[in-house]
Amino acid sequence: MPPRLARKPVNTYHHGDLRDALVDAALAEAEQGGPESISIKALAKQLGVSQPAPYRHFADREALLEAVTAKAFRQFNAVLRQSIGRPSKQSKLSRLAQAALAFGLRRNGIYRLMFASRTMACSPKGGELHNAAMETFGLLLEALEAPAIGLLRERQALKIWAALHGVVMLAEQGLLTGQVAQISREELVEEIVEQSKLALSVAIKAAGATG
Amino acid sequence: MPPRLARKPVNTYHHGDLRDALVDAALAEAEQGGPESISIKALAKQLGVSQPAPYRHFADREALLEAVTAKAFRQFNAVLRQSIGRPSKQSKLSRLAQAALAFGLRRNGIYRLMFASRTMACSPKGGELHNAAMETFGLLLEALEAPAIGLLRERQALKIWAALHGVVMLAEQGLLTGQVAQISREELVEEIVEQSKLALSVAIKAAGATG
DNA sequence: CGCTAATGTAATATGCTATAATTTCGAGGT
DNA sequence: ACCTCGAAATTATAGCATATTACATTAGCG
Repeated sequence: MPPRLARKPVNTYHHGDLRDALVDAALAEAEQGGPESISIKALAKQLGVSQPAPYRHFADREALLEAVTAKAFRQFNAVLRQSIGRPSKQSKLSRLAQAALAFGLRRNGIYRLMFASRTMACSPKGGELHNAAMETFGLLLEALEAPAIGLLRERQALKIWAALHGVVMLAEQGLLTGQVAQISREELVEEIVEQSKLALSVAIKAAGATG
Repeated sequence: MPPRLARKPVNTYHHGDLRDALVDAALAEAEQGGPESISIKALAKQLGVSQPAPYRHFADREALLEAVTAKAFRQFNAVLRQSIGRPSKQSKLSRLAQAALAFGLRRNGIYRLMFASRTMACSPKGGELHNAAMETFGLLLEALEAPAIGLLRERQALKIWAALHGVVMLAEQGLLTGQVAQISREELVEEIVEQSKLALSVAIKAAGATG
């Protein structure tokens, strides 16, 4: 990341470290009202600087959102990493899945910033943001403990990711209620995890039999 | 829907049927640039009326989005219904899943309006919009041909929906590429369908054995 | 002590949502 | 045929957000 200074110029001029302060404030704002509630003007006011001041640090609103999203991903990854770190009776995959679900629901504003805004889709493929997201996928792969062939493993991880993501999004939209069934989101995620393990073991056996 | 007139007042005053025209134009706009690109002002200009004219028909922007989203869901449902209607060698579920994927990718702006905007989440639970979305779920249930118990069937349908939705969303965000695996979205969806069928048959057997 | 670059401010242009007061058109009764 | 009434649209305006440009202030350094 070349454009960023290494040491932060603490206590310079009026604010000191406006850039980080903006990112943090925006993150807090997004947690409450989602990505669309992030307003440069409001942030500037909140931090006690003039409206154009943020533009010294971010080219435009989208650039700020990108930085905020990257930080959100780092937090998300930290939570996931922690979930599979400590020992437990449950499988790593189950813990990671439940942790992701909890994050997606409890910090839904941030989750939407990460996965349901245009920011990620518009960010370049090798950039900081995309890499952070790929790290998320890496953690998911790591949690998939089965001794699977790399390719099978990745395919299965992608499917799990999609299902998890879908549960969070549909739940938030109020679309996860069947006509009859009253099933909690946590149970649903658990079933997804179990079915994935089953499918993976079947696939491994099949791969072993044919090749 | 009480507030709507039954017969449309064709050729009244300047426009004739501004309400429907707004919905259609907004739908076309969303198809190109997504939900956030829908602007009351721009639509009014495009249709040759003044900026406040749309407010005669919609209380605010959100109300317009809700109507547009409802129409989008009707189109979506029509596509899905068609996919499982005509006879084919492939299973209904597979056809519906592929149709949903294709819709989500090709008409992604509309798809995001339906599933990734705040409109649905904020719409009331018994409203036109929510009902249209529930119809989508109903079609999915219908496509799940296995002779499953109602509750099992619904649970499985929810999981499939989540996974499908996740594939579309992650794909659009450019997050569906493993480090090694090069797997097409269509294949991924097919695997999801197959794994779901497998899981459902296993669950049915288990349910039959225990009760 | 004054130069320079970094940082912030003031002023301004543009675009959007939304409301208020006003005008235009058409329908239907008399 | 005329008049009134209500729906639909118009002009005018307020308020807020993004973003740009030109100007001011401060710290750090030679």
